[in-house]
Amino acid sequence: MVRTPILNVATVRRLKAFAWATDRQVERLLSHMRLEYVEKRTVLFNEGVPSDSLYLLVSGVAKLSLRSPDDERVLVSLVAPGELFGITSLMPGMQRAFRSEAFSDCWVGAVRPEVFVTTLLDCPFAEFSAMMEGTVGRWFALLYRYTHFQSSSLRQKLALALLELAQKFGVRDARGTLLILKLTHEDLADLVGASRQKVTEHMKELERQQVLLRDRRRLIVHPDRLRETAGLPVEEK
Amino acid sequence: MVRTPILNVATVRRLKAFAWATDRQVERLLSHMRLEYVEKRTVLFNEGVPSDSLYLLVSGVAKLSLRSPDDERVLVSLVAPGELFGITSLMPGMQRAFRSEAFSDCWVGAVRPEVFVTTLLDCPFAEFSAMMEGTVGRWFALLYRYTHFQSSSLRQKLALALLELAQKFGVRDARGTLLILKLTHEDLADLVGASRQKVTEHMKELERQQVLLRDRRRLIVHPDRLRETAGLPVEEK
DNA sequence: GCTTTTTTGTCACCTGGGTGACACATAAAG
DNA sequence: CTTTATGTGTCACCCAGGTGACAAAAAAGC
Repeated sequence: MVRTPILNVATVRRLKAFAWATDRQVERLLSHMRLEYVEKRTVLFNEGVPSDSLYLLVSGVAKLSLRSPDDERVLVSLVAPGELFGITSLMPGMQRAFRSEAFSDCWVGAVRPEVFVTTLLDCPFAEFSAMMEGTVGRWFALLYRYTHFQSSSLRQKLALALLELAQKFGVRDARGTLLILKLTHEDLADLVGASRQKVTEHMKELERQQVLLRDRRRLIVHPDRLRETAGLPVEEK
Repeated sequence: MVRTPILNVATVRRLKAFAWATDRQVERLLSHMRLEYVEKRTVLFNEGVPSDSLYLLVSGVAKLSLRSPDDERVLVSLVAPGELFGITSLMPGMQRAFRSEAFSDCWVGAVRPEVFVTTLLDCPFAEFSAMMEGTVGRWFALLYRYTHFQSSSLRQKLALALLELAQKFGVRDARGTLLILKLTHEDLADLVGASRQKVTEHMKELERQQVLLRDRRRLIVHPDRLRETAGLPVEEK
């Protein structure tokens, strides 16, 4: 009883994601869209694979999830009909951040991101996607951290937060990566949503384990070891 | 000893956010940028105010934070020199999601988002921003939920998650907002990062408090009461 | 309808991390 | 070089929420 759904211009224009587009644009977009029926529980894409398609959920419910260090699944979001997903494909050279699978039987439309952008915005994809990276890339990085926080212990959250700080504020140093910031334990506590006291305890412990060291009030971290204590696959993202 | 920093084309082009832009574009952008010196601890903008400027952090460190229900500050992110922030201004009619303040003394450049987009991408701002909303708007919504999770009790997280679901999957009903989804307590648990058992307990409790009710396996929620138990200011976003 | 599987409801028990309190160290300010 | 303020280190104690276990209730299969 599986029939191809009627996906015409009028239908698509009703979706708020496309309300502002012209009929011509929508028409062109549809002609480049590959419709696919996805049965419940089927995985559409996995974390880590190259992100080269943008998806439109036509009907059904899709699910975005994430595997945590201790191998539990974090349900990041449920996708409603009419929504676009697989958005990392709009940024250059990205990998999928989440696994996407059908939460119920779904009809899904796939387009190449270049087609999507050039059709709806007529500006070069490379420029658009560089712009996305420079602007909403921050949101994505935050989302990455927060979704990974979800199932982590305080120690892991700290490691994750310090890693992010190292990427932003770190400079190479003989002893590791030096953070050019004066951060108090209270700042760190606010960042990971913990109490100052526990942060102090864990920071001491991390020092003892040589994951980081302090030179007066400056932190010097060892990214690889941080990555390890955060429970991330070594050398990714 | 506060001097206007030299902000020339060559400098800006070194920032990765603009590496791909042409000299002409950068030049034009700079001519529309308002430079401002912001002293440590000064608030640049607050949550809830209209989002009408895009900022470039020229030097120093800025801080994005959030006030939680129980009036604690969640430190969402630290902004490094060269980064753009205040990105909600790229989506139509948005309010600021976070408070931004100077973590150290800063030089900040402000541009109108329309100028930013039309200079770097030459496509109409309205279309660009509608597109952002339809694509990365999802990321933003997720970020909103996760940042608010940070300092919430399980009960509040549940309320927040159910609110989001109501917005996506809800249809008005005589008794409230009906979620057109069959969700198990386990799904909810994965969504808020809790154990199934505790979710069961809290859901029962929420039923008792008339915040929601169940019709077989369908949920009917009362958004206003959810908002209240989530600790959100009633009627916002 | 009856059987099997999946959810729900509720225990008793354990633990990571919050809280308050206070001494000590370090930095700013005078 | 003092004084004052701001961070750090470490307690003892408490609580929200995790875990395992199991019975009752709903759904799904047949």
